[in-house]
Amino acid sequence: MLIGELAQRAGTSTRALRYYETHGLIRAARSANGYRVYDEAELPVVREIRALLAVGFGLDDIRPFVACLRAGNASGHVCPDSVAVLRRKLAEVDAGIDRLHAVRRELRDQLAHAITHREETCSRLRRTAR
Amino acid sequence: MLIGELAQRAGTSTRALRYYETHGLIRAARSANGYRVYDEAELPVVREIRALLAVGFGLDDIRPFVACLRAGNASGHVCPDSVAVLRRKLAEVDAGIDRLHAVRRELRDQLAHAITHREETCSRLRRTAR
DNA sequence: GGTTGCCTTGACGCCGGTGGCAAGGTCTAG
DNA sequence: CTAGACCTTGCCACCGGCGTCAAGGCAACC
Repeated sequence: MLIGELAQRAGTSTRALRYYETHGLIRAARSANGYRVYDEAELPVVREIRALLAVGFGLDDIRPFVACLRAGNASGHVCPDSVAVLRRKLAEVDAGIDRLHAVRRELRDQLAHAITHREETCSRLRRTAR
Repeated sequence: MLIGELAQRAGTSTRALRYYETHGLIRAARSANGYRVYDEAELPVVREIRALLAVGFGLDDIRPFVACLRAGNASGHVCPDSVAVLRRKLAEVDAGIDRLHAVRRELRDQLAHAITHREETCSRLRRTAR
């Protein structure tokens, strides 16, 4: 399988695949003419990468999942390193949610305050501008 | 007031102030030697900018708040344009919270699945490696 | 007049995952 | 023979809010 086919089947671009390779996530043999030749087993690896990227993981976070898949597991999530990353990411997401809730409260309060006090300079300015 | 003093009083850097100026958010007169000279009224403007940046606003979002302050309002939030931005940001934050909740569910499920199935290839590999 | 400490503009770096382009080699069908 | 559809490496651009250095001018004090 050449890079174009893998890209299409995995729903990504050749550019991305070469990028993953330079970062040690996927592997390719080379044919006589220098073309990258992919094993069928790279397809689920690329799919795993895409899925984790979509969830907000960075390439470094994804590495253990790929290693886990290569170790022969049906899922890349079952190895200890992957689980550790999952736990860490879950904590990060929780922290993010908390932060956004705090921001939300702030915005809601400011909005309420703004609406309560809207009849001030702005309106007066607009009235005098007429 | 020169730029260093404004930066210190506002709790930011001279670099940031110059950046805000190039983006049309703050104003400075120039003394004979070319130094930026700030009016006292710029201090609350810079404080407003910092506060909104800290909440996650971009410089473009902040512009109406600055205009509102310059119009003579005690708060930069009370003008219609500011309120519109506040509403939009609130919606964005809500969307962000929803997205993070979805990611959280996903992670939690994957984690649960990983822990349930952990006694597979990984463990066997480690056992055979001994 | 020399040091210190302010100020000026300009420009590169960062972070991360690509997109896009250039300049070229390769393979196949007509 | 040629067109076009693949492939290769390599490098610039992006986004945004700065940090950080470079090279220099200005002010004030000893």
